[in-house]
Amino acid sequence: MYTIGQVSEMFNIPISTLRYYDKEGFFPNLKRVSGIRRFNKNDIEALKVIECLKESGLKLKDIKQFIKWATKGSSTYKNRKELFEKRKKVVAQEIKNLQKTLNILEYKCWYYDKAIKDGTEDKIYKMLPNKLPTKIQKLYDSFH
Amino acid sequence: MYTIGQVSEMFNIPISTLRYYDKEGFFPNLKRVSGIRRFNKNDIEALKVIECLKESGLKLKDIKQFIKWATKGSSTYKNRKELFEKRKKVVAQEIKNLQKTLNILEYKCWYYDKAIKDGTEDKIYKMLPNKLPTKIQKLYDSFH
DNA sequence: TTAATACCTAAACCTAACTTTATGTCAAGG
DNA sequence: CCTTGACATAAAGTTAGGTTTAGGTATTAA
Repeated sequence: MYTIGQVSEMFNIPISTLRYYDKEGFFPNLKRVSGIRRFNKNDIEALKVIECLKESGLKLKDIKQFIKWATKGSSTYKNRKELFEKRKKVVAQEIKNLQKTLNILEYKCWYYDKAIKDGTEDKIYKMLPNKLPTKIQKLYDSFH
Repeated sequence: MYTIGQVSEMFNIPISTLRYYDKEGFFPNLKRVSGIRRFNKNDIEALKVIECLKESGLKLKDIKQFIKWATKGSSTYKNRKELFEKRKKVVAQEIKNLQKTLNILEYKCWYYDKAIKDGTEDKIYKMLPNKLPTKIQKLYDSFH
C-alpha cells in the first residue's frame, strides 16, 4: 500500500528511523516487492501503536514486549496491564522529582533576582536559613 | 585534606566519577601531593555545588559554564539567573508532558483492567470514543 | 543516454555521563 | 622480599535511540 517514503511523510518520521524500527523487528509481517518495503494497513497500525506507546514513555524494548503480548491475544491482558502499572509508578515518581527540581530552580531564580537588585549575595546569606520571605522559605525547605 | 577515596565515601560518589569531574575541569585548583589528589575545603564546596546543580537537572556543560560565571563574581548574576530561568521553563514543560503521559497510562490501565474483567477488548471499542465513564472520558480527551 | 529520484544495505558515527580495563607507581605490613 | 591496597593514567567500552555515510540498484523523465 505505501512505500517507506510515503509513511515517513504521513507520520513525519525520518526514513532512517522507520528502517531502524524494521530492523528491530517492529513490523513482523512487513512485505517486500523486489526488495522494496510495502507498508500495509497492519504495518501502519503497528506504527501507530509504537507512537502511542512511545508517548507514554515506554522504551523500545518494552514496546517490543508489548507487541509480542498483543499478538498473543486476550491471555496477556494481565501482562499488558502490569506493564502500564509499572510505568505509571515510574512516571508519577518522575513528576515528583521534577517538581522538586522546579522548586530548586524557583529558589535559584529568586536568589539571583535578589542578588541583582542588591548587587551582592551577602544579604541573602544573612537571611539564611530562617529569615527568608514565607513563600521562598517554603521552596527552600522543600529541598533541604 | 582528603584523598579521592575519602571524598568518594563522604559523598557516595564513585572514584571514577570524581576523576572524571577532575578531568573535565570541575576542580580548577585541585592540589596534588606527589601526583595524588588532595581535596581541600574549596574542592569540597565545588563538589557540593555540582551536586546541587545536578539536582536541578542541569547538564555538566551548563554547570561548567555556571562555575566559570560564579568565579567571575557579581557581574555575572544576570547570566546565572538566565541559566536558571531557561532551565525552569524546560522543566515546567517536561512536567506538563509527563502529566499527559500519566493520563495516557491511567487510561491504559483502566482499559486493560476492563478488558480483564470483560475477557475481551471488544466491549471497549463499542464505547469509543463517546460512551466512556466520565472520568475516563476526561483522560481520553486529554491526549486525543 | 544520462541524470535525477527513490529505494536498498552494512557499518560507522552520535550524545552524555560515566565505567571499565590495562598498566603502572608507591608505601606499609607481615 | 613480597604482596596488598590505594592511588595514578590513557583509552576503550557502555547505553539508547537513532543518524550518517558509502556504496549499490531500479525506475523514470528529459
